[in-house]
Amino acid sequence: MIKVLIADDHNVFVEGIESLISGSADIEVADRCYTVEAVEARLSLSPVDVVLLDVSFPHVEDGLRLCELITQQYEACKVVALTMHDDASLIKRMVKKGASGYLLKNTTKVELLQAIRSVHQNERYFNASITHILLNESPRGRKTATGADQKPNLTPRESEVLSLMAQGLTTQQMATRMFVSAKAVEFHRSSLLVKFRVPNTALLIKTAMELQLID
Amino acid sequence: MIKVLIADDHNVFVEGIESLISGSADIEVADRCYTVEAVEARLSLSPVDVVLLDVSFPHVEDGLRLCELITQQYEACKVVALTMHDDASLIKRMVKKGASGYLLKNTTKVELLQAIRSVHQNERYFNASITHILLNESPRGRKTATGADQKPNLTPRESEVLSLMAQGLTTQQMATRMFVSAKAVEFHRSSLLVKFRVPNTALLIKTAMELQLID
DNA sequence: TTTGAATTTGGGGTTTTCCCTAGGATATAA
DNA sequence: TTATATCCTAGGGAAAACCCCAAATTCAAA
Repeated sequence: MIKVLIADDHNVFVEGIESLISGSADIEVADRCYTVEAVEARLSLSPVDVVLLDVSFPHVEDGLRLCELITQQYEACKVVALTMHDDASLIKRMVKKGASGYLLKNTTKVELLQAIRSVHQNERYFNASITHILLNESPRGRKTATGADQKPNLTPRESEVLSLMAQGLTTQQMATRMFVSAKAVEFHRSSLLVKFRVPNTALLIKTAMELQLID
Repeated sequence: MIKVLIADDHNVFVEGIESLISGSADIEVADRCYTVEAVEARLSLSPVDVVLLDVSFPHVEDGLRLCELITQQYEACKVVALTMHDDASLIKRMVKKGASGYLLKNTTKVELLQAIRSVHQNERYFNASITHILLNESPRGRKTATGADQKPNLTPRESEVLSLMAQGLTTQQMATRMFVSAKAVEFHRSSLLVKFRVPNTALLIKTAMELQLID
């Protein structure tokens, strides 16, 4: 019997998933959790095989953090991300955080059960539409809607500046933290703009996020 | 017996709603429709009392149009909007289009049934969190791990500026495209910084992307 | 050794961003 | 009508970002 934990703060969803699973002979709903804290508490009590995790739990960042926590602390426990968002970068981020499967919430019963069984056997599962989304964005050389290119090779300093920029620091603040002059920082940011082929900070941050270079 | 039509393109939701309703003695699910066309076809056959309408069907504009169509052509048929979005302006737009009730998808069974019964009796129904939103009060002022806050309600101009910023346009370029002065554009960007509680463009873009407000 | 990439610092300039203030339009409520 | 609020529109000024230039240092590779 595959024990499944449903982690979703949307009651209707929890009911729906439970309904879809209820007919199955080899899968059972071990528990339902409506908060991140509840999930952590539940997992510390006894193991489950698969967690069906809503990415927005309640916010995207929470879902990502929880996914990372589960896959790191409970290796045997697989995570299937379940969400409304068909955003390619979000899917990639979830997978990066350890999710074994990713389903949209308009998934079918067959697909849901198949996904649970697959990840339980250490396989990965993405439904057709997800695959389509990933294929539409990632092929080599192909341009996305915003023209996001391949990841440029960044120097250590450039990565550092990019990371600090993503935290909202100004040039002066970065210079102080890095123990260099503001001019040095400016040079690195300028290099980033060139390497990413963007005209300003706004597009730099957006592009870097799409390329998973910023969390 | 109150006949309910579920209009949602997300299978899990439909299942969940049906499951929540199934225990009720005075409410039954007359049909489920996964597309706008299916809803129109179904309503033209025989009347239902209440339509549980997902606003994103599949897009917000579709939901709004369908809501207007239903309430105009089938006066006896009430519409309860059901959505993930707790966006105040969206709620107002739905109500303007004739929706009698508005529920978030994290609603409870009790609330869902109560909403159906209320609108069937020509009353309106909004749950507590919706009321809070309409009163412009933040229902919960908590912060996520990354400090990402709730989606602020943006004015049309603010949304426009945010979108153009995400495309890498400068203030001057935005001003030209929007037929206003650069100073007007600057004000809207400034408003965005305040609403998102960020100090500069870099964090604004990052936060907006995390909140799925930028593609 | 030479070459090259990365890092650092500086000067000087333009453009953009950001913060303050405030008038005018519009819609709703008292 | 008079408030009251929200949005849009700007101006001035200060700060930051952005772009050109040039030059010294380090460190690894050719």
